[in-house]
Amino acid sequence: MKILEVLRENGRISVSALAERVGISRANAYTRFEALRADGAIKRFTAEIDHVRAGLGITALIFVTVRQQMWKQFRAELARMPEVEYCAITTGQHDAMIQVRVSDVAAVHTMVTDRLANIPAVKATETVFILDEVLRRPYVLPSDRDKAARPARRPAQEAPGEVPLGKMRFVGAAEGRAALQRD
Amino acid sequence: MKILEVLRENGRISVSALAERVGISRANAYTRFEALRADGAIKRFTAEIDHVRAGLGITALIFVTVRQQMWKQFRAELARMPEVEYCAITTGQHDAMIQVRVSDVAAVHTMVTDRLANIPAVKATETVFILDEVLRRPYVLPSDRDKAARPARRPAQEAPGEVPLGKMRFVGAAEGRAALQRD
DNA sequence: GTTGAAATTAGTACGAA
DNA sequence: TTCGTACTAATTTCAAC
Repeated sequence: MKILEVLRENGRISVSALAERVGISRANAYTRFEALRADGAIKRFTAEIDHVRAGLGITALIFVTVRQQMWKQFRAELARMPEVEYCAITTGQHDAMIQVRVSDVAAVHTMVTDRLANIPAVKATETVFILDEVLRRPYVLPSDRDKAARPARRPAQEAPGEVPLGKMRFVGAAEGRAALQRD
Repeated sequence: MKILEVLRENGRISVSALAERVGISRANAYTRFEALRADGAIKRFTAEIDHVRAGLGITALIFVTVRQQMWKQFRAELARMPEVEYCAITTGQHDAMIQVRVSDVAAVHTMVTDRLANIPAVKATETVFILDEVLRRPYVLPSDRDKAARPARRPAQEAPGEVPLGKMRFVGAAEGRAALQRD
């Protein structure tokens, strides 16, 4: 876990330096490093790129409602859209959320109306723009929990343990969602 | 741009190998590599970790409505929550979306009811679970556009250029959103 | 922007604790 | 499993062009 912690912050660190930071021998570090890769615990190493500097200043989220039984086709079309950085199937009102990076607002419009709307699997979409990315951590690890600062409890009117439940809402899966799962 | 393309796929490649793949000399590759880092175009290198193998099998999205003028406080609290991997301010119905990785469903509940609900800045939340992460590309680049396969146009009933606009919906910013922006 | 050669560092193999 | 060491291969640095 310590190795993962170091590597997510500096993916280019040498194995020797890694060994030193984690407190194990060089040879051992090589063994474990290889084991983590072989295991799939580390999927790949990547460079984090500044989108704005790269010319893709606009980020949008598109929530998609997918027609049942057409999930496979939707997936295939997704693979053909290079501007999509992330796509997840979700519970709730919509079936999937996709995140796209493009150069301008017009490109979002084109993307949604020309590309997505032409996919029969897409029943409806809802688009929101990302105004600011407040936080992006490189892959959360279980060990982070221990480092958590205690929540700055502002003892509200509620008794300890009680919580203003009216504040929040959990959204369950819509009907027929099972059909959307990977075949 | 070619350098970025290589590095986002293999963040640990040696500069020599990078030079070869891009078709420039080593010394030149070193110069450009350094320039990209110094410029901030490359923000950092990181290891992509398999959350499930790391013991964080549950991913959820929490859409948060933030009380106006309390954005700064919300930010501060966010920094104290290690299970948050990503947070963005959005247009639309909600003000922010945060993505969390935890070990089980109960942890999501704890997170939302204990941690988030105790932040005065949080007016309301809406939680959805991620059932499957279909696609995660390491940082989209403008050059990807050129590699885009043409959309598999299924000539629907619409005339060319026309689109079933009823399918989609753009969601504008809620009032008072400007107040949420970074101070 | 390139090449080549020296200095440094990375990666491998293997025996011992 | 982990460590230490010796050995080989590769990378980085720095020079001149």
